[in-house]
Amino acid sequence: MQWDTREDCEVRQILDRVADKWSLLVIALLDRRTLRFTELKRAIDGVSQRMLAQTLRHLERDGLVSRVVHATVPPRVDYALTPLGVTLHETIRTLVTWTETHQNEIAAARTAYDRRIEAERLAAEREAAERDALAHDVLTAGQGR
Amino acid sequence: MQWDTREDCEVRQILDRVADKWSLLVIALLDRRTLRFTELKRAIDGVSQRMLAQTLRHLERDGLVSRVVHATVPPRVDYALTPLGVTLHETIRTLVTWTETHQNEIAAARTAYDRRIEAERLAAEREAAERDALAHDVLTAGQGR
DNA sequence: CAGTATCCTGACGGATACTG
DNA sequence: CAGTATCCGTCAGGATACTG
Repeated sequence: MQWDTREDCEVRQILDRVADKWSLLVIALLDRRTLRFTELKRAIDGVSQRMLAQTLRHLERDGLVSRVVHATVPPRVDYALTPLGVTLHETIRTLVTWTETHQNEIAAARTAYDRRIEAERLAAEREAAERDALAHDVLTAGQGR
Repeated sequence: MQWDTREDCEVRQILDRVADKWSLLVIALLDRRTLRFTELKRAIDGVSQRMLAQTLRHLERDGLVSRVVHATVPPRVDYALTPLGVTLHETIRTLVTWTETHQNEIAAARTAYDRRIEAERLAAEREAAERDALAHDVLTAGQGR
């Protein structure tokens, strides 16, 4: 795969949008259905009102999500995937499926890595202690004279 | 698609890693080949030494990228996708392909959106100006008495 | 070459308050 | 309900210097 890697190129900018934490979740949740602002907010644990609004604005701007305002009281705004958004949803879904499929492997890799690093840290510590002990011996011997 | 949306669940954490700006680019670049640190740094426009190192450390920890140190002078470190990383690369590639395929549609959507917003802004401005003019008329009439 | 360590700034994003 | 506006803290991440 060879593509334009310049920071200001189209692909990079779109990738940054897609790679966005909340965008990914919003698109994944709007799977063939319409959700209201509050429903999305409740569904996505940890998102603030501000960030959700901003994310939805961006997705709307990119033509991935449609925003329909109903002139009722109380107001009601429905969000849904556009046809373009649906095509992106397909590839997002494979990504989510991938994480579900491989989460155990990743968890195992993390544990193994952390253990290895910890072992290396201990080894380095032990080595340093030995060097110190040696230096101390030399010092003591010097004082003995 | 219905999954655990809690912020601290495995899938969310892995998704956050995958959704990371630099991770995505590194995985995409390590397509069936081995790259050295500096090669990656040169290939990814805009990444700092620090962020690249951090990203590679994370990917290594997750078992997606292998890191091989050659005991030569000058030192040489090769990064490559692990078998697990290759499987992720497949789905990342579809994502990149998607952005390439649809970048024109998105660019068009953005332009259209910006034009619409600008038009709405101008309309609101005009309306405000009219209200002001009306208020001024009332004021003038009042002073006339 | 391939990093780590340190410092420092800006923007991301949370909390709160207010509006249509 | 569905936002926008404002304030403000933190922490991601850039710049720089140093090391094996």
